Amino acid sequence: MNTKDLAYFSDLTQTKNFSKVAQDFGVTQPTITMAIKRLEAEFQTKLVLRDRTRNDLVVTASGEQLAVHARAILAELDLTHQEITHLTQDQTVLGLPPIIENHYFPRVAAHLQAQGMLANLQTLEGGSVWLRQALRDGQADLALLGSTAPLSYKSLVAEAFDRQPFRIFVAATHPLAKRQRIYFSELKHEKFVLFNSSFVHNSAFNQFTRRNHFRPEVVFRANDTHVIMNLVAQNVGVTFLTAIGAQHRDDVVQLELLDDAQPEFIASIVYRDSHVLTPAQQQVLAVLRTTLGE
Amino acid sequence: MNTKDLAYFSDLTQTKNFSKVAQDFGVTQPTITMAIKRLEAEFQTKLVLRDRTRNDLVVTASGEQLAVHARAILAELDLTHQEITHLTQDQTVLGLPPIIENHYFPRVAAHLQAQGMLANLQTLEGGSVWLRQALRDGQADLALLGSTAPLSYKSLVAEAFDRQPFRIFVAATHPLAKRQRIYFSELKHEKFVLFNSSFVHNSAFNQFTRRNHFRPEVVFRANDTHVIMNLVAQNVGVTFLTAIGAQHRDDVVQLELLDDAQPEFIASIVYRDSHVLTPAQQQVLAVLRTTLGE
DNA sequence: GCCTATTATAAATTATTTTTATATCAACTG
DNA sequence: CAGTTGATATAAAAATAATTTATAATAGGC
Repeated sequence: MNTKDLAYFSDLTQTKNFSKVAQDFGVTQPTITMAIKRLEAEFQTKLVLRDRTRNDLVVTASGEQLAVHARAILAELDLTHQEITHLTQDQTVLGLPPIIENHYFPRVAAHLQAQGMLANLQTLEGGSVWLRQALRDGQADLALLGSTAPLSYKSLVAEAFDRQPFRIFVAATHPLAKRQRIYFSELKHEKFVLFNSSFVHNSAFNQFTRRNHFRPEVVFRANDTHVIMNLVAQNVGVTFLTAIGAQHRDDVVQLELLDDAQPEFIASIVYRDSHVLTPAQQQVLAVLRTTLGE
Repeated sequence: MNTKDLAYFSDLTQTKNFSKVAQDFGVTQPTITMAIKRLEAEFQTKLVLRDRTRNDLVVTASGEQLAVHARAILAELDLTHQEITHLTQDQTVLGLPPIIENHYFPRVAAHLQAQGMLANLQTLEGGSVWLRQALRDGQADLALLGSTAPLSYKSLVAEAFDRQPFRIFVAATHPLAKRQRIYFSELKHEKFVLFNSSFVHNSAFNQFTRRNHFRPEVVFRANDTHVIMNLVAQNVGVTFLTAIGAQHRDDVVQLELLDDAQPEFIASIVYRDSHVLTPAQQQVLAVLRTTLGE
């Protein structure tokens, strides 16, 4: 069976239009007709019904089933291409969320450079949630990810190497700045400046708000710690970060949270379980483990 | 890309012999040569090295990587075929471990019959561990499985519907028969008759033995409760089952376990997450839920 | 009733895969 | 060391399969 047919079919279930699919793939319309016929013969079932009355195309139950698997197969093929490309180029793509990149990566980079392995390393930046997907679909080979619960994902292997508590940061001029420790509930009427939602900070933050039964006012979301800290310094709002996420600055004060059973920021090394790591990638992994492992 | 090539290649990585692969698929040898060439062109890499010196074939790193994905893709295709066949025949295959079949299934069957849905139901028997795999690779559509921890499997969805404590069963003539409750540690010197290892009872039993630091003497393993109970009645050994797993008989006595934090037998309805259930299968699922749900 | 949008069909063309026949290559054999 | 053997490669021919071209069919809209 040709995977092209699966691609045609997958597209068809979405566009519901043979001619459109043909256009999408740069082939003529009968090609699609034939492809669907081949699949219907292969699986001995009708996949789509042409409802000419309402000018609509209905995907049968079998069709839906095939579409689910067709997409899985095409994704797997894509992943295979990406992985083999990295393999042959001996390139390792390491996914790094900015906080981890700032705090943990310098140490790792020093070791890698000492072993002359930094040249074949490419970094890919993004929030932990986004990187998890990038790892799944082959854009990255390894990643250092943050999470609030020990990671255990379908098709990914995770090794936790550090845990950090979350903290509150307020401007030095803020009324709470004199306090060293507070309860999250005391922040009910504060304005917040936060990371955008592809960061794990969000899920931890949401756990706090859910437990304390209030909807905080979020005045701004950013992708960058510096931006956030500048806004905090200017009293635009307070923020919620790990201790390691923030540089030391005079105009911002760090407060410990006193709540029970707080979510923690767990840092893990993550990679796909189906991925055969190259010697170079294994070396990078070994450096990550020894450098971060303690 | 043709999936046939992936099948040829997957076989080649195992047999490491082009001619043998050709034989396996009933084609001529150059067909395999060409197929591998096509894949090497598609992925722009060498997949195998012909080491003529030691008359051996070496699979490259890229080749290993491709093999992993090739097998995943072929398995997915197989699954697709099986699922669509069940779909079109409106057949539902329900996996049932014997204990669950005896205890919970009669109730379910009555309801299904009342709705005229028993005819399209086929059952597949086996231990929970084996059935889990059968469910994954499409031999079954739904299953009622036993487990000792709430089920959460890659690619499967599980809904727990009952919990049962494990019990010890001894012959009425056994010295412990007068007791109603015992600690597992008191069984240190007993002989055991148990289910074979594809049943969850084993993992629960192992938890007990690990916690109590002794290796029990297992004198016999069987697949059938009746066989086990007959042996227990004749004092060949004692056994470890759920209360629901055993019929009432005069010659065997049930003992409660007093240990803290015991593993429980958790019964769950399980199905694949990628599986689009047919109306008939959804009906079966609905009956399972309502019948077992309380 | 004619026009339009959409899918189907059939024959011709093109592309791809497989076979047939033969070559190459290295190890083994007497 | 020539000849044999087991394994894979190559090239041309044959067989299959996919795609295009051209056209038909169908149903709804105007």
